[in-house]
Amino acid sequence: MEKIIHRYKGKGFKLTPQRLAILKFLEGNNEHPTADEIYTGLKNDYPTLSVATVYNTIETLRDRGEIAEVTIDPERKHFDPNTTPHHHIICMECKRIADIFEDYTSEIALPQEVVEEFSVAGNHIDFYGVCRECRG
Amino acid sequence: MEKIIHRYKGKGFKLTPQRLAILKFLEGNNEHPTADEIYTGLKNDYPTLSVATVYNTIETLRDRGEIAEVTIDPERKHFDPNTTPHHHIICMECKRIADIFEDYTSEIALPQEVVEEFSVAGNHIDFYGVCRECRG
DNA sequence: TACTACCTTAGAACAATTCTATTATAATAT
DNA sequence: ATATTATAATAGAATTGTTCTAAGGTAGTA
Repeated sequence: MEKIIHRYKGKGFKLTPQRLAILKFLEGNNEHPTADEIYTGLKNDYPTLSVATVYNTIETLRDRGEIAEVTIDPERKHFDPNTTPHHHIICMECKRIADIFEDYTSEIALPQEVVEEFSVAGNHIDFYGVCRECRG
Repeated sequence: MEKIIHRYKGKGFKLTPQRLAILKFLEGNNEHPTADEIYTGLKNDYPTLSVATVYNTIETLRDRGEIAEVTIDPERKHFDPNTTPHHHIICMECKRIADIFEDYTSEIALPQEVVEEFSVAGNHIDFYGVCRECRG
């Protein structure tokens, strides 16, 4: 909490109670919540919190590079407070997303014609599988 | 055209003019069109074609494994008639998507705890970059 | 040629997200 | 402390991408 306040103070970022709540919700959260999950997870404690505020805050944080958008689930966007480059695996049954902290950059050499056509900024691997719980 | 007809005849798949048009539109198309782009690309020739039919046909083809859903663009789904496993790179400016036919599976060994938790079915790499045209 | 299961259609419905206009408030300067 | 101001929060409308619904149409087959 103190850490969060310290991190956002005096950087053209107003620390409102709503933002603080969202930041606290995301801090160390490795569940990759959606906007709606953030909203639902907070609305009991902050009954007047609006979805718009969640989206606004998410957008601000994303634009500042404080959180990452996870696109592995085609149905909705998930968010990840861990901005260290890493990969994801999604359970095709329950849609749970887990992190994979492994850097494969040196292993995945791109063909020359791609390197010539694109200046490559990064990569992200989506793995697809079924988690133990869903296999029974 | 003959090839397409031959491929879908007698497999519980009715070859309607609309479906034939969509199949023809997709055949060999490596532009990764969205549902709307398929619709827009055909509606001059098929003025009564409805968006629903495009979505229905896409869904049927996807379920039959004839086309693949490409999720690299968080804003909309793209479709790829090439179902050979391959990867994609998206230009972060113009959102154009290009194919990368390279198999990195043997290079990307997953950490043991992931392999224990998930039975892994596949992977897909998203590369991010800027294409030559967008760099000027 | 007639049947029937499947398909097409327009439009409504829906879900995720963004926008708008208004009110509120955190940060800052006084 | 207080006033100021730029920024944020809110509800709800709007937008976008996609799916559903109910009615009529048609490809495949018998």
